[in-house]
Amino acid sequence: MDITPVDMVISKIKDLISSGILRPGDRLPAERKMAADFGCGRTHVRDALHKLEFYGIVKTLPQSGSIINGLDINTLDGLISDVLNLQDYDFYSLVETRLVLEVNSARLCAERWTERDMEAIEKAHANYLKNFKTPAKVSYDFAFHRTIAEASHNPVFKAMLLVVIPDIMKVYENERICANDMVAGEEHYELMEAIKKRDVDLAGSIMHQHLQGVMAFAKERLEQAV
Amino acid sequence: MDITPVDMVISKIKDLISSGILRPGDRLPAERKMAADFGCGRTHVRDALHKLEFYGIVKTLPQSGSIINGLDINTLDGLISDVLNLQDYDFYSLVETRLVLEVNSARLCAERWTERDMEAIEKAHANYLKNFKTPAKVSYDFAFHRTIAEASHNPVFKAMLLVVIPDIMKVYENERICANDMVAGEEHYELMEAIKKRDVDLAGSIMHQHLQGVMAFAKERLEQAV
DNA sequence: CAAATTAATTTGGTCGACCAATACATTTGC
DNA sequence: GCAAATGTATTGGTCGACCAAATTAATTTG
Repeated sequence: MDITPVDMVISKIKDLISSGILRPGDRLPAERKMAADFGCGRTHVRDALHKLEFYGIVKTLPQSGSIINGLDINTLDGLISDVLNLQDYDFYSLVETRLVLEVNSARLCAERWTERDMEAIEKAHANYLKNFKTPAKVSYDFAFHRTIAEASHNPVFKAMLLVVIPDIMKVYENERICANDMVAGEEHYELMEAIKKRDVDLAGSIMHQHLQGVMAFAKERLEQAV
Repeated sequence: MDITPVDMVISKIKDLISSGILRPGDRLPAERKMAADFGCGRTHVRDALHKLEFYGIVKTLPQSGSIINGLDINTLDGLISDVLNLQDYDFYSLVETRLVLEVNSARLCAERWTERDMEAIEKAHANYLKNFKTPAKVSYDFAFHRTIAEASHNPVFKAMLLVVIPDIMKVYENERICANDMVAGEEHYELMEAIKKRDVDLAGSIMHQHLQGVMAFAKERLEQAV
């Protein structure tokens, strides 16, 4: 177990809420006070508050303190637990999420792409073909998918994909997966054509098909792990 | 424009990468050096590194420096831009993403729920009914959805929903939306029943229907804004 | 007595100093 | 000549001190 000071602070704050000492809407104790109470420097308290603020759990007002957002207690409790355990994303869940995000990203892309987008997509595809024998192939594969996410014109989708994909790639690199790149190239091309024709459903289903390989691998890996 | 010191640092780091001075895989300059170069304290540099590390852009090794993850340059560039603009998620994109996440979350939930999950869902629903006249109704609505995400047994889905939903709720509270809570309660019940029957498609489509109100509101708001 | 003003205190924001662990250069022993 | 040991410099980790803004208390004033 490797509990960081920041998670320790978050955990203590969670306790304050769970035990009813603090209620949603309340102001947290001052940073200095918490640092003293929890036996650490203010830095760790501030880092913890930053993390909690990112997830919308608290809101820090300059010179005025941090207040707990007005969610109900159970929700807050669960939310904070999630923040604590954030690291342990299992690979299968990551891939499962990627599938959903990418399929919908492809559908939106087919619906919304502009000329500029299409140029970028074609360029990314050409780059992939040109480099699919080099060690950097994975990057170019990733870049192609990223271009599509970009053309979906939904920044939230894109951001989430960009959070998920690097984690997936890491596993790929560590375990030296060698996907059949020729097939991937073919599928990329078909996907691109479907998007170009603005065929929303087709684009979605090709993307779905395209990611079945990864899904299968993830499923297999999940069963082995147990 | 209200550029924070942290974003300034991230922007400078982005420049270092875009300009080719730093390449993926390289080590960043020491925190002290960057602080001096960028004309700020180490605190801001460290905060920036934390943010970049959270998104998997850099990896900080104790006493050894921060290295840039080995993605390709274009991807990195885009990623960092996203981190910078993370606030300006437009409401419509948030809702659009929520729809996709929730529909799939409901489907997975219908497939995977355990007895413990179902108890939690029923309890959350009862709580919602009991409080749907109180000011905290939105929280209980949120809590219900969160329970379903929990029961999807996909932590990534859940985490992403938890990032998106608070932002959406914020708009709701600011603009004092008063959804027709009776209808929402009805839909929650139907959704719950579909999940209980393990009817994956039905659960998904009810959730889809359930969120059409928010979608319509977001669309309307989008058109007004322009 | 109440409202407005001012002074004191508390707050988060920022910074540089100190610490221990690491990496590197030098020396030492064979 | 080479390898191991040692000492030095550099690194991120942690902390407490100082700053300005915001809040609160005290004071003044009509």
